[in-house]
Amino acid sequence: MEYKEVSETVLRRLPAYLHLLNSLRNKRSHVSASYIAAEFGLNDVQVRKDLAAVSGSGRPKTGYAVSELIGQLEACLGYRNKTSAILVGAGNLGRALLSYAGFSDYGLDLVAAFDSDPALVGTVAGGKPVLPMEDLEALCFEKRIRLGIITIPPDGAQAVCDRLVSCGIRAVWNFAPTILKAPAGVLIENENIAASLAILSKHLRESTGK
Amino acid sequence: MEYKEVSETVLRRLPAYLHLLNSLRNKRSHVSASYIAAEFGLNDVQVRKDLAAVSGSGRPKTGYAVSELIGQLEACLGYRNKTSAILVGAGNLGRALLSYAGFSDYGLDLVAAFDSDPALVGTVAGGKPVLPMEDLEALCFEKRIRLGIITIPPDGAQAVCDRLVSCGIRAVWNFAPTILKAPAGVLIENENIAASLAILSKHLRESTGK
DNA sequence: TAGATTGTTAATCGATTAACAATC
DNA sequence: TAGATTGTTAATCGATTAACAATC
Repeated sequence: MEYKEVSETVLRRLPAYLHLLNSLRNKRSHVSASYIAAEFGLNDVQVRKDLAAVSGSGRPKTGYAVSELIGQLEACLGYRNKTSAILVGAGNLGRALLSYAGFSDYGLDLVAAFDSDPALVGTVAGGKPVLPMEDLEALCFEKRIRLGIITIPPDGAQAVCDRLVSCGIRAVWNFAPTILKAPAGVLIENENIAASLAILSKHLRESTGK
Repeated sequence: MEYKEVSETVLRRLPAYLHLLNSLRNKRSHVSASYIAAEFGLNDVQVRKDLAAVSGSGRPKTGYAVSELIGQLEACLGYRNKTSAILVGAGNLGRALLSYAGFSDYGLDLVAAFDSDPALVGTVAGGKPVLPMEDLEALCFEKRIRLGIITIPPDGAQAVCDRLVSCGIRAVWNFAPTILKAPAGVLIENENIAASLAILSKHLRESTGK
């Protein structure tokens, strides 16, 4: 199936819609854009446009069929095809991600973690092995890994990123608080903790007056 | 000092500038907007406008004084005044955040964690005590906590959020993959893992052809 | 048919970028 | 003075919202 080009802005809203629809699955067979919009405090035309980019299956008067829409959202978000990924850095955050069962719902399959700390190598987290850094290249090539997750402290992050790129990685999910550089064609998605904190802090200062 | 209204879009870029400036601190005394822009692949006028909202201390020909700009960014981002926060959910992710030393650089002071699991209560993570849920209200009121961090599985998240709000919390940093509802005036900042994954997944599908 | 709801076209709004004037 | 760089004003672009037409 072909999709209209879905902008990044729209794409970021879709998972929330999907989440809501899944919670509605057993309660109603159809849902209107206005209902979804009200649920998230969004404009209803916006929701209709977002859904049109993915589905085009809404019917006047009845709205959208919940189960059909779920399928279309899942397909568009790529939750249907498994993506294999590896993770570098098996500290607390890394192990939290390894243990997170929800990833498989998103089509993500974390196959292994790597760490330079000999004390961690050989352990298991969330059922995934923690391997020595030396094995990184071999595993990435063997399993044709395209996604790498970085959960190490900021200092070594760029070196790890470079190494991942040389292993054929096409996208990096970066949890280290640094800006990483990568060649064109390799996507760096930063989980930007500092930016979130800035928003929170501003709200607190404005709402409490201090 | 008064600031021009800083939009959320701008605010999200400022931490990255600050990070770069800190790395430059010992290397150069001044820096130009074009340099910063090139470093992040941004437009240089955009950087100048962002900085103007915070500083207004740039000088033609010389650029911005690095140390002065660092101070102004820190002030604007609220890294100067300590914000006390509590965390609910001392699992892997919660402990990762508790152990993260970098928060103090952002003016964040995690005072304690709470968990309903008796096995975790009484333990210590990152030097912070894990307390029983019963103590939540008392501590929040006593220390006038305004920020709560939620790192529990999605099912219980709304109930915890409601409880935090009733304790006087004004902002919630939500790591649970659910949409939380809160009264007007209480900010919910979602660390949106599913949205990030959607972006990554789309890039991978488009860049590898499958 | 009347009403609810989708989808489209046009208007608005905000953010980005380009052109240029100001200044050290 | 000439050149580098800031800051401002105007143009462009994309996202949101409003108005309305289409349809079940």
